[in-house]
This record gives sequence, structure tokens and C-alpha cells, in this order.
Amino acid sequence: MEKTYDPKHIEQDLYTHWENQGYFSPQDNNKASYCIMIPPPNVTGTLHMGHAFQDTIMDALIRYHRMKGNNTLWQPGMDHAGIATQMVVERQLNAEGKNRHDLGRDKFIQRVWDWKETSGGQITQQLRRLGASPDWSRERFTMDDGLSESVKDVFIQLYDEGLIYRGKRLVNWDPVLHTALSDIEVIAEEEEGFMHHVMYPFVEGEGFMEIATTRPETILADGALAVSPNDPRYSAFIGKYVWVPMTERKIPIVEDDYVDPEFGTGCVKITPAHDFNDWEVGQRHKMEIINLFTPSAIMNNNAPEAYRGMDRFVARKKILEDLDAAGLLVKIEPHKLKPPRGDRSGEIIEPYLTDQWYVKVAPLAEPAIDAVKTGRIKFVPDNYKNMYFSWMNDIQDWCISRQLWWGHRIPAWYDDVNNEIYVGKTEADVREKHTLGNDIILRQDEDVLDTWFSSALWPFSTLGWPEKTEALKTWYPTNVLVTGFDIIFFWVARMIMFGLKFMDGEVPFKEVYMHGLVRDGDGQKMSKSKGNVIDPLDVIDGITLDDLLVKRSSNMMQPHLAKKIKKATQRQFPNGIPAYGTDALRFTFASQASNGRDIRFDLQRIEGNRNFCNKLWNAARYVLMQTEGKDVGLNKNEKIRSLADDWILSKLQKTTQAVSKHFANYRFDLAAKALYEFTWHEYCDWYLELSKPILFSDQTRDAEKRGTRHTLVQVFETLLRLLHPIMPFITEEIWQTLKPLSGQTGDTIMLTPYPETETTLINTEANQQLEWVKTFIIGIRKIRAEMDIKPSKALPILLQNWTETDKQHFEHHQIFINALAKIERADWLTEESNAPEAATALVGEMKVLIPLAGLIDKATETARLTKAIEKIQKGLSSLAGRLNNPNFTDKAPTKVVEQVRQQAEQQKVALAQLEEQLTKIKAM
RNA sequence: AGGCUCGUAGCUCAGUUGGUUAGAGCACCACCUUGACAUGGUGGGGGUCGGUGAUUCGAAUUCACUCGAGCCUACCA
Repeated sequence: MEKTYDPKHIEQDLYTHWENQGYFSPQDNNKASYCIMIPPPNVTGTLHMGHAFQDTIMDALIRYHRMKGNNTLWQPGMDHAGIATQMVVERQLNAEGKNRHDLGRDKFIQRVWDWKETSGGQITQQLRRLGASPDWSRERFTMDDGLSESVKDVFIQLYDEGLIYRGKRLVNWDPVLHTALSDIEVIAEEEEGFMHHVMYPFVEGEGFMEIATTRPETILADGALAVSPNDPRYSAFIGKYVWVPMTERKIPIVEDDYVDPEFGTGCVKITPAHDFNDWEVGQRHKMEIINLFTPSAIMNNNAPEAYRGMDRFVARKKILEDLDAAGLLVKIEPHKLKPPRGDRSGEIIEPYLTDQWYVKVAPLAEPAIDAVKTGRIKFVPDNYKNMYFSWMNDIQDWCISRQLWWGHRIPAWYDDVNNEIYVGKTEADVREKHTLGNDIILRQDEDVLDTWFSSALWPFSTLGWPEKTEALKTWYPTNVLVTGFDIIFFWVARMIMFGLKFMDGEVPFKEVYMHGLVRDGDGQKMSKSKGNVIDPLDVIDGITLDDLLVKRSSNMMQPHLAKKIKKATQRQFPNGIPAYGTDALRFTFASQASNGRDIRFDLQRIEGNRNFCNKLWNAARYVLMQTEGKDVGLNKNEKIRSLADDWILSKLQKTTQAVSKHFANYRFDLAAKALYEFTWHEYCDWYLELSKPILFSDQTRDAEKRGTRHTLVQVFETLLRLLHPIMPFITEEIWQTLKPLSGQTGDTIMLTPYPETETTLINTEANQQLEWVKTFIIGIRKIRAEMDIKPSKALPILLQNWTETDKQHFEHHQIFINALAKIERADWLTEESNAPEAATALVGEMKVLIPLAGLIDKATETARLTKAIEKIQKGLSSLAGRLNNPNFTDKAPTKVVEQVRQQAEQQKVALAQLEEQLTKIKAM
């Protein structure tokens, strides 16, 4: 093995080997199954920190259960990302001076498929770099044949049951992408804008009604003015008419509860075709509905001639000028508003009147709510269910049609002559089903379905539904969904609804683990436009500052931010990012994954965990050096275990127990912590050091050496298996080297059983004794450090106030103490004998004395003792305070009182010892 | 407006059903190239747990109020 750990040299080859060997496929159909569906990443997507975090968690769970012996499937795949993918290919066409209409639908779709084959799905390659172990042989794509069939089946069934319908109503319309969007694809964030106050003249008599609006251009399509029914200012005007400014139209003044008399002027213009609320009001009052816009949000022929052909924002300017000129513009005030923007295009969305397909969700939502209420689906952390309920209880119908070409085309045909809609798998099916002769011309709906419609089927469509496949039987319902809370409505809720509907009331997953967001070092959300994203591969492979700057400033959506981004990057990564390797990154993610909290990306934490890898690596080197070519006790030769052996075996069991518990609770942070603590502070800091005197000394017997070598290897090999789900590469690499010494015979650590706790090895006695040894050693080390005594200097020690047990412990374990505390010799003082001037350490009630002669400064020891005494006194006074309080002794459980009493006793003795020593030293 | 989360050492975070003197990693200080590891070893300094109040023998932990940060949902004419 190399002297230092270098992830670059090991990771990629191991991964290729694993994949080629088919280790990622389910192993044994007779075992209990375990299944996770990957949230299908977007086919246009590339790996970001959020994926890396999420995939680390899923892979850890998968590897853990695979090693536990479950018949484990991690189902990979991607979704076709309708809008995003179409945009990518359209951009390419634009660059060639063409658009999709030049190609026509079929050729365009072919072009998208070509793009998908050559450039799509980069992310699956990147996933491999993370060590992810899904069954690639089962990879699915939402647009592949099988999944497309499922989509049709679902659509047809829902239509037949009346749960899918076609309707003309307002939708969120993206005037740039020319498609409808569902509510959750629209983002409303606060922006600076204006409130315009406009007067509408009365048709009869003098005077005006004043309204306030943020969208003056829609005045042209007003259907009424509305006031609150109980507003005394306006009650006299209800039923009267006003002129719509800049038009020849008269509209009534109506009363409606929708109006808040406190807001603005208390009088609202109602524009049914261009506002969702106004639409409702319009329906109630049967108003004229005027649509002003073309699909590109350009004024159409319904607008007065002066405005026709103008973009909506140009028209706004123009109408404001005209209103002003007509003396109808009262004032314009700055106003904060939240314009709805499309999450893909970033354009302001228009409420727009079109024909669309909808899913009637209320009937589907009911059982979906119930599944969570009754605990058949559990959210982790639990509180996310509130979010789920609040949305599900007030769910809106889902607009599923999209005016795109890339996607699942809606399986509906129109007979324009008879104005009929037929839904079926193919045109032929439809004709047969409805006995339509060839003389009837059918036209298929031009639109495609929302990508999330197919994603909602993911947990069962990937397993072969609607066929009743073996895979479905084996892995549905899946065990856990690992995802971010941001798609709880987009995806999680819809999978639950469709799963219950189409899988005979069976939930798609039993648990939903919600992880937090990965933020940058300043706690900012990472986003491409902010230029603060980090490519996980750059953390794995490293990147120079210059390259990082180039990467972050190319392809920017807002070039004016370039300077700011450059500065922030230079501040956060003055030296770029060193190559930390996948295992360090994964371990860091795991150690941050607590209770769904957001995590901050912190290079120093990754560095610490890279060092942890190095520690593990070097421990392996030590183990190898001590065992390679030697008798490691795999034969029948006698083995004697030392105290250290018993102790580390016991600690190992505790660690195994803890890790299992934490995996079960999705507390990867605690699992990682337990493993770190054991590896570094128990195995390396103590056990390896304690093994040295046994292995290096000529005083110890072969059987003892053999016992220690055996423990050394066995514990380490077990540790590797414990760590493997989190750090797959380094553990496999070392494991392969260690395999012959450990007696393991498997081909790979990833298919070797996960360690189980062996309760018989939990050894309280050994633990207590080793604690005694540690206290002894630490006591002497402290004196050395504080007295500036070189570690190389062997010390004579004196023992005072000891018990027979102390003496026995010392005699049995002297070999450890000698080696780790470097003792020259030890003298056991009787009660009568006088000790010389010495520095003191306590082991229980026993005093360990190091004579000062020539080594130690009296003043330093005095100060040291004083400090120790003060510390104990402080603790003691708090303990005594409680014991002297009758309320405490009467009311607290006796167990606690007893504990405190004992504690106080011990402290008193220790205090007495130290005080005695202090008096002595002072007197000398 | 309603709901949720968070506020613990300089930084990033743990803290299980309230119970010893509140922990870890990183950073910091001192010493040490000791035969796995300087990506290391040994020892050390550092916080009273956002604030106020309440419950309790006992509160970082429960409750109320409050300040600050963030998120979600709804409304914003």
C-alpha cells in the first residue's frame, strides 16, 4: 500500500469492476426485499450538490441493506423533462437559424431523441463517480416504450372514470414557451412595481370611479367594476355604468364579497379573461369575457386599434400616456408585487383562456391523505406531513396538457365534424371501440402531457406495470423515497395518489425521507444564476481557482453579476479546491445529514474527513505490517486475547449496535460520528498503540501475539464493512488487501454480510479495567505535558494509597502502562513510608507520584494542583448543594440521588488526596 | 395573514423520554519527526446554550411571551 491515501488511484477502477461484475443487481429472490426508486433526474441535467447529497444517502441505504442480505434494488432512470429538453434542442436549432416548425413535429422529435442519445443523461455517468450502486441493467426512461404505454393506460382509465376532463378556463400561460403550466411550475416572488390609480367616468352624470391597478393595459378588457357590498362610499353607485377608459364600452358597477374595502380605493376593476380572481367574479356576475392577447401576449384584435400588435408592456406604457393625456390617470405609486413567473422561462405568466386537460384530483387526494394519516406512509422528519396535509386539503385540479412536442402525446382524437372526443391507445383502437368508419376524419390532440404525469407512475411503471410482473410483486411497495421537500407537491403527493389508485390501494413507498438543501459556505441557496454552485466532481477531483472562475462565469444568465461572483469565489476558494475524493465527500454528506436540516458546504469539514480516510488508510498499513506473512490465528493454534483485545472487541459491538440503530432512524450523522469516534479515538488512538507492546516485546508469548494479530485484523475487517455503505471505495480497496488475512472469502466487500452485534463480546469488566489503564496513562501524560518532560524520558513512579485491585491491575497490564506512559520503574509505597516531593495524578483513590527531583518545578506543580483542586471544588459544591436540598433528596428518584451521593463521595476523596499533596509540596 | 424550521465554543454542527462539571470536527495555543499516519501524536485554552418569564428538587431540553434568520401556503386589485 502507498504511504498516503490517494483516492484518484483507486476509485474509478473499483467502480468499473463492480459494475462489470453485476454486483449492483438484486442478489437473492428468497430474501426480504428492499427497494428505493431514484427520483429520476432530468435527462438534460448534470450532477449538482443536491444530487450528490441525495444519492449518497440512497447509496448508503442501498449498500447497507444489500450487505444486510436483503434482495436489494435501487432503480435508476431519468425523466424526459418536457420543457427543458425541448428548449435545449430548440436552442440548437436557433443557432442553425431554424425553428422546430421548419422541421415539423416528427423530425423535431427525432432530433430530440438524437440529442438524448449523444448528450443526454450525462448525470448517470456522474452518478457513477459518486460510487452509486443502482442496478443499471434496469435503467428506465419516462419516454421509453414501456413507460409510455403505462402513461396511456393511466390516462385512458382516468378519462373513462371521469377523473380526466378537458375544459376551457384560465391557465398559467407562458407567453415565451407557448405552453400552459401547472400552478406549482409558477413562482411568485416579490418585485418592485407600480400601482396606477385610474378614473372611470360615469356614463350618466358627472364624476368618476377611481380604481387602482398594477396592470393598466388590461383595462381594455374590463367587464365591470366591483365594490364591497357593505361599503357606504359606493353603495349608491351599484348598478350604475362607467365608461372603460380608451374604449367605447360601458361596464356596470357590481357588488362582490371578493373586494376588500380597506385595500386601495375599495373599488376594483374586473378583467375576467386576465386574472384568476376576476374570472371567478366574472362567472358570478355573468360578465362579458374579452381576451386581449395573442399566445405571445401581444395585443390582438379585441383591443382598440391603437394598441393592436403591441407587446403587453409596450401597451402598458402607451395606455398610461393616453390615460394621462385624457386626464384619467390620478397617480402612479411604487408598489411591491409578486408577479408570477414561469419556473423555466422566467417570464411573467399570463392567466390565459385556453382548452386544456385536467386531472380531477379531489377524489384521488382523499385516499392519499388517509395513507399518511393512518401511518401507512411515514414522513421523516415527521413534521413534513403538515405541509403535505395543508396542500392536499386544498388541492386544485391539475392541468396536465402542455403545448409542446416533446413528451407523451395525449391519446385523444377529435372528430371535428361531430365535435366528439375519443380517448384510446391508438387511432385504430379508438375507431374500433367507437365503430368509426374510415370516412370519419380523426385528428389527434396536438398536446403532450406534463412530465410529472409520467413521473407520478415511476414507482410502478419502472417495475413493468401494467403487466403483473415478478418485479412488481417483489419490490412494490418500495421501502423509502429519498427526496427534497421542494418536490413534495410536484412529485411525492402525485406518486402517492397514482400509486394508491393503480396499485390496488397499495402505497408506493412506506417512508419518505426528506433531506435538506445544500447551501454554500455563506448559507446561500446554490443556484446557477447566483454563480455559487459547486460541481461535486470538482470536490472529488479538485479544481484550480482559475478553472473555477472560468466555470462559474461562462454561460451566465445574468452577466452583470460576473464581478460579484468572481469576488465571492476568490474569497471562498482562494486556492481552488483540492482533490478530496468521493469517500471524503460522501462521509461529509453523511455526517451532515441530521433530521432533514439544510447543510452548509464546508471545505474544512471535507478536509477533515479526507484526513479521516488517510487515518484509516494508515491504520490499514500498520495492520498489514504486523500481520502479513505472520500467524494471524486463522488456524487452531492457541490464541490469547489481551485486555486491549477484549476491550476493542467490546467497543466494536457497541459501535455496531449504534450504527444499526442510526441507520434505522435515518440518522446518518450519528452513524458517521459513531464510526469516526471508534475508528480514530478507540481503534487508532488506543488499540493500535496498545497492540504495539504485545507485538514488539520478546516478553510476550506467541499465543498472545497471535491473539492480538487476530483481533487486529478481525476488528479492522469488521470496521471496513461497517464503513462501507458510507465510504465504498477506500473500504473495498483495503478490504481486498486484507482479505486473505481476515479469512474472508467473498469477491467483494459490498456483498459481504454487514456486521451484526455479538453481545457475548460486550465486556464490561474489560472496559472498566481498560479505563483504569487509560486513566493511569493519561495522568502521567498530563504531568509530562505540563511539566515539559520529554516523552522519551522514562520516569520512575511511586504509588500511594492503593488497593489490592489497583496493584493487580497494574501488574497485569503493566506492559501497556510501561509502553504508553514510559515508566522506568514503579514502587508501591506503604502507608507509613514517606514520599519525596512529587507531582501527582489520581487513578480513582490511588495517587500516582512522579518524584520532582531534577525534573519538576515545585511552583508549577503547586499551580497545577491548585487548579485541579479548584475544579473539583466547583463540581463538589454543586453536588453538595443538591444533596443539602431536602427538596432534591425527597423528590428526585432515589436512583438519581444515590448517583449524586456516590459522585460526591468520590470527589471528596479525590479532593482530600490532592489537598494533602498540596500541603505536602508546600511544606517541602 | 396562517403554518413550519432554526438560533448551543471563532466557524460548521450533535445534544436521545428534563438528571453528574453541555460535546465533536475544524480553527487556536504549547510541546513532540516515538518503528501506521505531520492529511500525524500528546496536552491545553474557549461556550451557561438568542432574550424574558413560568413549570420543576432539577431546564440547552417542557410551556408562554419576545427578538433574529430562513422556508412554505394564501392574498395583494
